[in-house]
Amino acid sequence: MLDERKKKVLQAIVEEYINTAEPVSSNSLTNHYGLNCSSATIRNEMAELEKIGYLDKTHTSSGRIPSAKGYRYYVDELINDQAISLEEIKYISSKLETKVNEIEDLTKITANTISEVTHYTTVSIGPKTTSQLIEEIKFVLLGSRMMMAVILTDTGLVKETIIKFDEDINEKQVETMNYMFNHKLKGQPIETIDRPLEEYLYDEMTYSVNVIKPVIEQIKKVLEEDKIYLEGANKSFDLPEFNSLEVAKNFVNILDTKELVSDMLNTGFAEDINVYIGEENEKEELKDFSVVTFKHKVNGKDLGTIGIIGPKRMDYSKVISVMKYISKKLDDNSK
Amino acid sequence: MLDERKKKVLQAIVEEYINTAEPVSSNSLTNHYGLNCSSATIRNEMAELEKIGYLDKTHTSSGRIPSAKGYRYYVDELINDQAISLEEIKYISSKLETKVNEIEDLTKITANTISEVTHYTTVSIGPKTTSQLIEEIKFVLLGSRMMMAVILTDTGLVKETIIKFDEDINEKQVETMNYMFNHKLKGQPIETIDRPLEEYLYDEMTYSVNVIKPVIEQIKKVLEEDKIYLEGANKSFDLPEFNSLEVAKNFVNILDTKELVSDMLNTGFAEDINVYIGEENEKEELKDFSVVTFKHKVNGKDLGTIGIIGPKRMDYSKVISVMKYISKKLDDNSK
DNA sequence: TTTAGCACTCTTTTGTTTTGATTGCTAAAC
DNA sequence: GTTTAGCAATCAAAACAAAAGAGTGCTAAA
Repeated sequence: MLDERKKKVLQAIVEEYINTAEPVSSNSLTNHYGLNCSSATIRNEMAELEKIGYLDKTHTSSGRIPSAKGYRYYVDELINDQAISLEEIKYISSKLETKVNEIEDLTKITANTISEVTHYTTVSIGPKTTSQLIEEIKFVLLGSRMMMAVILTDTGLVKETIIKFDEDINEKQVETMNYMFNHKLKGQPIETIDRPLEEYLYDEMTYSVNVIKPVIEQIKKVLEEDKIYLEGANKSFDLPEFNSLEVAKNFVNILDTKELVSDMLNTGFAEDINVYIGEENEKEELKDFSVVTFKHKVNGKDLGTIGIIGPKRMDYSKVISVMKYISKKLDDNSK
Repeated sequence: MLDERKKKVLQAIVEEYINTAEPVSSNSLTNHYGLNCSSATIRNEMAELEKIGYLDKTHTSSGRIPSAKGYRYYVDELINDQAISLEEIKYISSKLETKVNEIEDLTKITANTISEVTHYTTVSIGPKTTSQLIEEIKFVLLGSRMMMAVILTDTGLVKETIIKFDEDINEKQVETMNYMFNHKLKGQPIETIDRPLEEYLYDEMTYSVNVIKPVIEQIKKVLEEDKIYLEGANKSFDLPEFNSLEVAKNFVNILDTKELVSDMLNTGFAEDINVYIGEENEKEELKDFSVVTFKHKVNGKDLGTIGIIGPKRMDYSKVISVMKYISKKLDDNSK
């Protein structure tokens, strides 16, 4: 447990470093952050904070920077989750009032808003279909060998996909499929679309596997796939840590690797907001970055997941404040 | 008009520079590229090529690099459009045989293939709807205040969009719309969806503007918008020119600016393959890069546009060879 | 427990020298 | 007339050296 002054020193160093990106010296802290003691005293505190692992030095005679552990303590104990200005509140409110036709658009807009306000890069995916219930499936014949399937879920998510056949199909067949699929799936969770359904349909329906098989396959595929949206990739390049070519390159590599981003957004949701600092990230590639993920929900319904990716020296207070405010705002809007 | 030896020298310098990214010295060229003369002679040729603007020097005592004009001459006169290996041919062939459900997926696969083979970043958009004919429009009711519109064009392009209403609508209304829209639009070019249609529908249909208006607006919107796909952004970062932070930053900025990319893909199609070298690009932001765009068609039908963006020191021979081969291959596949 | 004072450390900056690659020019060779 | 050998001149890049400056850690006094 840290005493009050140590907390103040740690907080001061973290916030100062977040602002300036320069190692923080004992001198620069005197008479700031409520620290009314000499630089020598602060130096002693710093030495102790370093000994217990909250601070690092870049070299013997440099100022201090927070360690991953230091950032973690800051996020858990010292954060200010009201770090958001009136202008920002206004901006966010106006952006979130945009009318959208699809839930995914709301995710996009939210991700864009977060990126604009925080000046970090965001990645996002739409709502997960797993655990949602099928409200309706509609098949629409397009030409003679092509059909569109539209799936509507209980939370208002709409997914559609095109299915091509190797043989002609007719309106009658489409109608039968419409009836059969809905009969079997309406009100059921999406996982129901699986082997048993396939067998049932093969039994019940007179026509060939050539028709049913691609339908089920394609529907499963479209329900599983995560579309990734990227916002403000360029914003990160204004940060001093991106002056290192290696960092910049790693960053572009991460954003270019869909599986990585997808995993990043799909792991660990003990909380609605999760913070992974440097090495806390499971993936090796992310160890020089921090990731904050945010599952945005309305009335408990998943609306998609947004991740902020930036340097470890991320403005956690700002990021978390913005997320919390957006969360609240979305809930209000839905009422 | 350049004499034979000058052509050889220019070609040698361009290709050498493309390979090594280092200024080319007179010495390194002797006994290569069929140049059987001394370095002094090559130096004299170089001096003349520089005088007439085909070469540049980075400083007084450095080797030569091609100027934009030099690259242009190379692209117009010296290029080898068979610069493609057997492995690459095999790879491309196998990739292009992937079965796709949507035309846009073909564009994506082609762009990805080009990026893989050339090691450059590609951007792409699907086919333009303008000038296509409407084959069919289908409206599907989803719930009570939501509808999906699916538009099918003569080239097999499928576009769909969700429309939300402020009032309930019923199956009957949807059917009427289905009839009216198809009656008026089937076989017509997409531009037909405009004021006159709107007025016609207002006159003919009994229900309110609240229903027709969002339908037309949303359809127009979805038909106009370009979805941009990006492939291999990270590949560029392995090139030495991206060691300059300014270049790297500009590059990410370009890719992040959708209008810029969109404009890039939508300008000037005198030829199917267009090459813009450095300052030849209309946009200021692109002046340090070269862009090669490729409108891929089958039987004269637009299938989308793919652009390669890379350094001015781009391997034009490779890029153009790949594009030409893909063009041919797609045509063959369609038969 | 706090702080003033100071030696020590290490980075950053600045300047200087050296090295080496490459050219342009001149004059001789072909 | 064209080509080439030879060589001084040029300039970037690397290596080295010195100085400046920022910050710490420790000691001893307050």
